[in-house]
Amino acid sequence: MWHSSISQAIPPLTQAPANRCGDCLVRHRCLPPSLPTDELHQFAALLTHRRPLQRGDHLYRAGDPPHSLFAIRSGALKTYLIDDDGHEQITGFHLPGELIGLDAIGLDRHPSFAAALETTSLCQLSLVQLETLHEPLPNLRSELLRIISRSLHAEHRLLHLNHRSAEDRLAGFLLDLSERFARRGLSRHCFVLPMSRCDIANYLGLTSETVSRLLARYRQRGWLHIEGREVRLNTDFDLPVLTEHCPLP
Amino acid sequence: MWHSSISQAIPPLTQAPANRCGDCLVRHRCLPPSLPTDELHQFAALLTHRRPLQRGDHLYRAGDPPHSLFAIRSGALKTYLIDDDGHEQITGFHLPGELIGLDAIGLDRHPSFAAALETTSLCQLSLVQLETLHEPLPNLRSELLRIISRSLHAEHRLLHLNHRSAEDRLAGFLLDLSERFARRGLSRHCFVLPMSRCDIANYLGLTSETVSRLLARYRQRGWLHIEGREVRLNTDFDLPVLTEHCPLP
DNA sequence: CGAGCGATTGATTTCTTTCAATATCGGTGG
DNA sequence: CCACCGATATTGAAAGAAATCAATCGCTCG
Repeated sequence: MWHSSISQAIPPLTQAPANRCGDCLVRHRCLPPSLPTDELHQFAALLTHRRPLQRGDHLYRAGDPPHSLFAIRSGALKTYLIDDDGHEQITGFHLPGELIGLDAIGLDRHPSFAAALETTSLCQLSLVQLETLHEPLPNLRSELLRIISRSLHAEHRLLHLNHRSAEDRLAGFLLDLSERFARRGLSRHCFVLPMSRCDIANYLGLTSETVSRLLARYRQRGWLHIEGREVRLNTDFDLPVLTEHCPLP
Repeated sequence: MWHSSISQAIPPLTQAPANRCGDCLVRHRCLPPSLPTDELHQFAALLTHRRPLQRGDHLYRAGDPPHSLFAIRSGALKTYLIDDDGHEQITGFHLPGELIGLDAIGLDRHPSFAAALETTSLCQLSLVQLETLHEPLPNLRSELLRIISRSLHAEHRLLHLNHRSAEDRLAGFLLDLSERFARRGLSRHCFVLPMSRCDIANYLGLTSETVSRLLARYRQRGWLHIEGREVRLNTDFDLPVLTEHCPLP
């Protein structure tokens, strides 16, 4: 369990004038893509940055008062819940260009935890400022609604995956990751898993032993190479399994 | 499979001047509760009603252009996806006071299906009018974001349930229903399931045989009485299992 | 009345977990 | 530099849970 550093310990927020959205590597997958240029500048001026999170650092914890939305510039995070008997349940893995903290909108306490899986840098948008932005930036509101609505649908698709066999679930998981890397301009076939086998297992509702065994099975079938966290999917892998699942939105 | 009547066949939309939000039985659980009175009237004036759906009627289908949000006045609906191999996956059951169509916001096609489980009457709010309402009714926007954000969190909790044993999942499902009925002023202990065993099984990722067997097991343990769709939960049922799961938000 | 769907129950099979042992990697300190 | 440690990963054998296959019952609707 990670408790090396809590979010309160990283307060040096700084305006980072060089880091505008315009030169962000993942701007096309983030909040601003549909904003016209003038609105974009207005929007970007209100973003703040913080010192990057290190592996295991928490961005927020359940119970914290939510103050901001976060967009991931680089790195990866996991979000999770802890239930009454203390069991941790991972609810999602988050890659560059994705928004974090949506589930806390309108609440006075964060319902979930968010922890960095590797060194992670973020953009931060204060929820208060977001309110003031709705008026001058009408497109932003629509975009936000669109993104959160899309997340809702993504959850539904996930739910769907969960009702399949372990083999299908893990394959679907890898293909989903692959797709998300591809959309960010990275390789669809070769990537490095940001999370441990245990995290994968937890997320998919399996045991880490089962995950190991299934990966071995895929390997035997020649579907992929995997060594530690480095994955190379063969083209064989894409087609037969992808068609079994819902296409991505 | 139900195809008795498609939504295009029910176009007689009517302003129903008698049916304002003020006298709606589920107004406290719907969109308006946080609106001040004057905004509420303005809001309610824009709602339209349609002839109630009959069991099996579709409110919308995947691929339809989304034009409205719907609030359930009475009855019950299920929403579901159909994947590439034609398998239906239920993503949710929806009770009076809940909003339907949130996952289509910002999309040009509905990503899911919605079908009535019993006779169901609805309020309808055009998405176009929703856009125009953001300006004069700022509280409405916040409320909508809040609701959709809450749905997102509810999905996460559900995900969590899915990683438990079949026994826990079904128990959690019944308790969730019980809780939702209670919040609407109905009995927490006695209610009628609006859906079939197959629907429950589909939703929970089980088989209907397993659902039957588990219900029989609960019955043997004296946790509940169930005959057909009529359920009576004993107080024994609430406590031991509820504490195993996340509290509702 | 008969057909068909939904529900229940039983027997068997399949899949996943659990328990247990071993292997590997990265880092730490002697 | 190397031995050791803990955390992470892999692999095997046995136990357990849920699915599948199959049969029956009751109900509704044509």
